[in-house]
Amino acid sequence: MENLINYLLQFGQLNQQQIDLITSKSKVVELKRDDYFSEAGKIARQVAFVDNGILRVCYYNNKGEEITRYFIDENNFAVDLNSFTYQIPSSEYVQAVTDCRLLVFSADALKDLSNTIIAWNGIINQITAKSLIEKVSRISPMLAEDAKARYISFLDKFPQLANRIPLSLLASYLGITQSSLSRIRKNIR
Amino acid sequence: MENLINYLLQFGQLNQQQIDLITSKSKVVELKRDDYFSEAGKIARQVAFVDNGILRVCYYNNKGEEITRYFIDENNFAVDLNSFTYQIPSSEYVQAVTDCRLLVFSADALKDLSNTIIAWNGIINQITAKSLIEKVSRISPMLAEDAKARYISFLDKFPQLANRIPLSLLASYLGITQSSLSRIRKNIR
DNA sequence: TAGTTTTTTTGCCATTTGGCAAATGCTGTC
DNA sequence: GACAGCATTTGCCAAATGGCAAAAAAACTA
Repeated sequence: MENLINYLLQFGQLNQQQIDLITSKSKVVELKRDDYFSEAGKIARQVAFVDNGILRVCYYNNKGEEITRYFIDENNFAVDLNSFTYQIPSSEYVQAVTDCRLLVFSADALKDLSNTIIAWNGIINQITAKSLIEKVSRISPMLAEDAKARYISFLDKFPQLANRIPLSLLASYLGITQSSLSRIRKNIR
Repeated sequence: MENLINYLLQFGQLNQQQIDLITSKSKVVELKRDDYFSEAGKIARQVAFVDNGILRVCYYNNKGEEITRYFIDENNFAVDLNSFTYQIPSSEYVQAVTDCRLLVFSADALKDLSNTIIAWNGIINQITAKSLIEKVSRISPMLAEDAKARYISFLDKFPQLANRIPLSLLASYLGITQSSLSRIRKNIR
């Protein structure tokens, strides 16, 4: 809970009463590795803050291959914004890469917070923009890099993640096969 | 101007008086091909709505190669959000790919609109989120595709853009060399 | 139109990555 | 420790892409 509050406080002021309200509206959810937080085809009705563990967002392309779009680690929110905002079926899965501890907010809870806490919408909009900007600026340079450079950049930005994520998932995130990633690893050592 | 108003009306209601105010706060800027709207190293102080033409956002990677991050065509806003929001130097260039007609808002103008038009912030936040989500969902699948598939997807989504954009820029957007793109084109014909 | 410049296509060969299957390594269970 | 099940590495070869330079095509200018 502390993690979440500290995270929120980066984006705006909250008094103790507001913090308590936020706390009371959240629900702790524990996921085992490979469990799904949300699934493609269903409408996203919850938002999760990752207190502990790693999630990934993935989907199946038209060849039936499973593609990892990105990872979400500690102190980040997970939600399919398109699905949640417009209440349309999601096109992606959110799945636990490791055992996870999530703080989950329902749409109703968020609405309550929005109606009660003056600064709430501002905070949420900032977080939304920031996390989307991060996604863009993380993915975008990858296109211009070859596989080795992408892997090195990943190691560089998320040194602590590489060993917590199975090679097959990391490969699908980097857009290469797991054999290739294995060779790249060997090559780097 | 009509384009802009219609675009804004998608995201919220505006009365005639508000529309006039918005109009009065915007400034028409004409760019010639290759002109810059904003430059890396400088702080973004303006937001542009592309009324006509195509912009691109680009930067130089550590090998000195010029990389096109994305294109912005008619009826979309262009701004380096990070730079504009936090008033920090931009890391990218915004450049005209074709001659362009832009509607430009200064930070002050936007502040005035925000203070005067109740719905303004809500509209802007929606536009921000939507355009970022679009960027992510456009770029993200590209990583999992090979060059040919990326080009075909591009043609598919922006059939009218491909012939207006020089091959070298399109190649740098797709993350391949221009020779490769040229070969892929031949291969498809 | 001829000449000039820019853009796009090609050829040739090196390097990277993929596809597939087998081998190896690792982890947990009995 | 032996086994089963999963994850990772490796070998082999094919396909995709890059690098570089020259040729061809297209766009622009005088």
